[in-house]
Amino acid sequence: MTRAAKADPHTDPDHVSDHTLRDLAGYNLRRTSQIVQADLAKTLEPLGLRMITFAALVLIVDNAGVRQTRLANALAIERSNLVLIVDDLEQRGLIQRTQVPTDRRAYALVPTDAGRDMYARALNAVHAHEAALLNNFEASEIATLISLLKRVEAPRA
Amino acid sequence: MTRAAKADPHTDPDHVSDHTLRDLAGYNLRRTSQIVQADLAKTLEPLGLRMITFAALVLIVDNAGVRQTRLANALAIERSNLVLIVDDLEQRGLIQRTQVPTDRRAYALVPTDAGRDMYARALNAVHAHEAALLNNFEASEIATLISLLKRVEAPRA
DNA sequence: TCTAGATTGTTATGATCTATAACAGTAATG
DNA sequence: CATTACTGTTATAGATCATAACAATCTAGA
Repeated sequence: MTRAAKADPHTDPDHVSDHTLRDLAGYNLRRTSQIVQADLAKTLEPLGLRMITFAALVLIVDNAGVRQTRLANALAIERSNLVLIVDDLEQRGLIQRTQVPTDRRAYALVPTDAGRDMYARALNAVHAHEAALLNNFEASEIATLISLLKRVEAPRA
Repeated sequence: MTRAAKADPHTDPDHVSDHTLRDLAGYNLRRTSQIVQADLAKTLEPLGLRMITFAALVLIVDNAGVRQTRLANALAIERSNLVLIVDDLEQRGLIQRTQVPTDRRAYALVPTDAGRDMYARALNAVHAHEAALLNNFEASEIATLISLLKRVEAPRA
């Protein structure tokens, strides 16, 4: 960095003002989400998990026997895109596709012991990540943030 | 819909519990952001604008003469990816690439009258969209949400 | 029961988005 | 003046996502 950045935006002629965008909830949501997702991806990378793969594993452990279509709905992704995610989890021995006696089309997804182990480790890593990310937040503020986010999403659920 | 959805998740054997994920700020951020962005895209589509193109136009109108590198930084995207966005805005007559007398490498991006017009229309549409999206929120709650989002993002700025 | 329609998982595919590397032209620095 | 850095650009590859189509299977109505 050869050219020093000026500290005060009011005296810096090169400063780009984005107040119009920053007054929009949608823009702040986008920017904040991008940063947090990128950060979270780095947290899960050492475990060999992507964000969506982690989420799928969590739901399979918490809902042993769930089918792929319902899992895709819960994750808000397309069935077709879930296939490779489940393939990945299965090939790594974290879950199994087991047959459903009453419906030969469907698979019941169940975690293996290794899957439950990975679940615990990944969740610890993510919790630690969130604690670091939100270290200047009160617990009540985090609760407020999550609550507000859910309320934005809720009417469309 | 041939199979009726049960109302109470506690009595619905097919319900997928996602409470573990829903306790994570990052997951709620991701889900909420996805929904809002998709919705916002629909709002801007009739104007022929994508979310990122809209954001670029706003910054160019609010910062007439800004250069592409600074604009890319402000938008948190790569310079190379901004090129096509600026191309699009220019080809539609909303902005102009004008020469910078003191630096023949750089372009100063300035809005045209049509660009300022589009800015006003698009901003109205987005404001209306946000009002509808957040119609069950108090103004103070929206302010709180935006403030919390900025604070999550801030330490990394 | 039989048949038409719906559902499940899957594959293939195209659109979009993003990051990276490399380049020519130009500016800044010592 | 020579080296280094910066600007906009192009090309490219990876990731993400939605859509369409398919075979196998189930469901529901005649």
